[in-house]
Amino acid sequence: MSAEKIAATLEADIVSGVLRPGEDLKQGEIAARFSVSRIPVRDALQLMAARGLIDLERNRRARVIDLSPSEIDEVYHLRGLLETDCLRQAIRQLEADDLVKIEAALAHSNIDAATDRWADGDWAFHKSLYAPAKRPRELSMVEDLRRTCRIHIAGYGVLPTLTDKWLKDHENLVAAMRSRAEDRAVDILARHLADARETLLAAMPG
Amino acid sequence: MSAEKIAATLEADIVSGVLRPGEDLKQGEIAARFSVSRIPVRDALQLMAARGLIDLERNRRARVIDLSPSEIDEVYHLRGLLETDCLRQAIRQLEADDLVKIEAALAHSNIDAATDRWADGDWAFHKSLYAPAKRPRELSMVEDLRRTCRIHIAGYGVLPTLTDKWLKDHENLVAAMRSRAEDRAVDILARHLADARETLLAAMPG
DNA sequence: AAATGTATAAATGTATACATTTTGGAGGAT
DNA sequence: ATCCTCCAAAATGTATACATTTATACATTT
Repeated sequence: MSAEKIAATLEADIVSGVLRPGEDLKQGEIAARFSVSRIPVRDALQLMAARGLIDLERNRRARVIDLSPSEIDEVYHLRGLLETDCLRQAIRQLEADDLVKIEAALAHSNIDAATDRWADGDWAFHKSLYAPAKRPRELSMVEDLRRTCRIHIAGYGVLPTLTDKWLKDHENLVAAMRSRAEDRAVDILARHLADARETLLAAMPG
Repeated sequence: MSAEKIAATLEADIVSGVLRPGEDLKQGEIAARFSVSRIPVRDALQLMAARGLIDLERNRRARVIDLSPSEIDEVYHLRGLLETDCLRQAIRQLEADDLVKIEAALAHSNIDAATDRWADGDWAFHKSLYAPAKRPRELSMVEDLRRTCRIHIAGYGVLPTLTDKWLKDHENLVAAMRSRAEDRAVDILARHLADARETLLAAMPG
């Protein structure tokens, strides 16, 4: 088992909430779990730190990230900035087959919505919205920020109570894109993000 | 010599242009240079990859990042988005002693401008502009993006020909901040970045 | 000459053993 | 009780040795 696979497995545990924010990760325990020495485990932890999943400090145990409400706030601000920019650029460069892919992602995410994979479907949908912008680096930064939120959502057991509203938001987003209504689309997305931010912050302690 | 120090030394080599974009980094050679085994070198390389200094692929040699013009373009776009946002937020929350620090950074950067540390002074100045926004994560993202540009600027031997204009831009930025002229400040910064983008792209090959 | 295949050298990945640092708790002082 | 100090146990950091993969040079073919 290589570092990448160890990192991928641990990432799945973190984004699913099995490992919660602030929880310790001991090299020895992980090494035993995957039946390897601590060397590939160390590599895996560094990979995870690079993706923003854990905090690493020399000589200290690795810990699942655990952001304060004000840090979460900054993350949502950054998401607003980057995601609305991606959306604008996407609309400006939108082509026919992009809409086909978006419709497909929407349908798929509606199916996932009721399952425990709703977050995957949600991201796949939003990614399909932003893809026409052709901004790989920006998209990857958005993915990192979303993952950060998702870790806390899963860790604090946030229930997606507003599912129906969010699904309707998605429909409206697609409609706005189809008619190239840039400002309207951005407005829907901004509210969508504000809702998500509120829901998460309400579930957080401090 | 620990992983952090090795990484810091190699980072200095990269941002100064001693190690240029696309250049190989072999674990064995680095280990010999710092008289350590390859284990801490591997850690150092992972740290550098996390900061975006090098590309790492399993079983392959590490390489200094080497972006295409279109990737550089995206980086400058992101810088524009994030840096102008930091600037706006900074102006809205600006307090008296912030301006004192900004003036100090400006004076210091004017001294550095003629030396080989001009990039350090430039970043210290811009950081002092953005600091009042109190957005640590956003600031750190800006720092990463700037470092990416700097690596290519150093590697392609870009000469700061427009030094005088840039120093004047800095003066004008401070003036705009002092009078809380948000839009004017953002406009100056946007042009400042556009100039830097042009200068770098002109020096790049493909 | 260009392209393909192959062998050997060289580089990276991992396990084990040991050094160094942190951690968590026992015991005593305030 | 609460806060120290100190020590043993446990965790992390590093060196060495070996396994695995990649890369370079060279021969072969088209």
